[in-house]
Amino acid sequence: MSSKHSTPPDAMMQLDNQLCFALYSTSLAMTKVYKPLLDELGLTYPQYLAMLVLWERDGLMVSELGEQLYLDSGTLTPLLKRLEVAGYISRIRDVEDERRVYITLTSSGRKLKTRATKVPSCILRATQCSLPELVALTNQVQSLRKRLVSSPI
Amino acid sequence: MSSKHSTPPDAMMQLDNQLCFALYSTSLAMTKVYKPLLDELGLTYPQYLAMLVLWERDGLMVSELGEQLYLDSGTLTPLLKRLEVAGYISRIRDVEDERRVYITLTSSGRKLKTRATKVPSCILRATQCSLPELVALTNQVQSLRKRLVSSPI
DNA sequence: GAATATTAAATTGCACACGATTTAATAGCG
DNA sequence: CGCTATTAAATCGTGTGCAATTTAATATTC
Repeated sequence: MSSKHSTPPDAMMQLDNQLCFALYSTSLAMTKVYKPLLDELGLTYPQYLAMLVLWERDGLMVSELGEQLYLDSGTLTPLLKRLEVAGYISRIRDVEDERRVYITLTSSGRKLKTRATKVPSCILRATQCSLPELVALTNQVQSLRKRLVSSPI
Repeated sequence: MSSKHSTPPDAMMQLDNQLCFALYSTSLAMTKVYKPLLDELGLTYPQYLAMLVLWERDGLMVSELGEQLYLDSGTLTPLLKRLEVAGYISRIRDVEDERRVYITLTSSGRKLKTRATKVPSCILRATQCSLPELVALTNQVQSLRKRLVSSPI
């Protein structure tokens, strides 16, 4: 069963399973580090991601937000409704094309950006990453994502 | 506001946010690649992780499983109940100490391991990672997780 | 040895993710 | 024009994650 490969299947199994699990568990660990910081802002991590996108470019459609975050309307619609209830965004249906819903920041949502500026530095400290390590790791993981989303499986 | 730093805060904000988001979105992308493969086995990705641990060492307590997976009983209890309903594991309360629940594979659960052997190679192909890249990336991400879980934030 | 503390799972409530379907609106086409 | 196809969100159902609480059992301590 293993005569065809130089590495035994169990070891093979370990290797990429380890990568996938490392990504999975590290992503969850990251969310936990964010938690106390984002609690102060009244945001969850996915909500924070949405706000980051909107702070960069306001007035996106739900689907445009989804493209940037790799999330679909099934995830975003309830998330955005909660951000609306929190008073950070408005969901406005386009009068030109009533299928579209534009997401715009409220003044409260814009103000939140300044309160959120200290978040990244806290996270950076928690990662204890050097700048080169940070850059390299980010590029590698992004490159992996690119290959995965275009995977023909 | 930015005079104190060599890098402007917005750029700072980008960098580690990018790492965190890369981990988050890549982990989700990975799960999507696993989906069709695991569907054939009747497993979700977290369930598959639990089975991987049990295939390595059977008869763990819920809390021991949780330590290896970085998950708590709030997540594992319902997940394990579903694996039990699927017929892959048994949940047996320890007679010595009735607070403990031991998780053991059924024969069906053990048999599943052979059907699961092809999963890692499919994933490996989807990642299009070279072996050195795979090893390096895994080590870096694991190292980051180690720093995060021991973060004093 | 009875009261207290600790431990292990289970439970509860909330917020994602996402496949699949539905609803509603616009586009396209004969 | 009317019919069909496509598009954009919303909805629905299932399965996580996780903080917080509860339940039950075992340890500990006076």
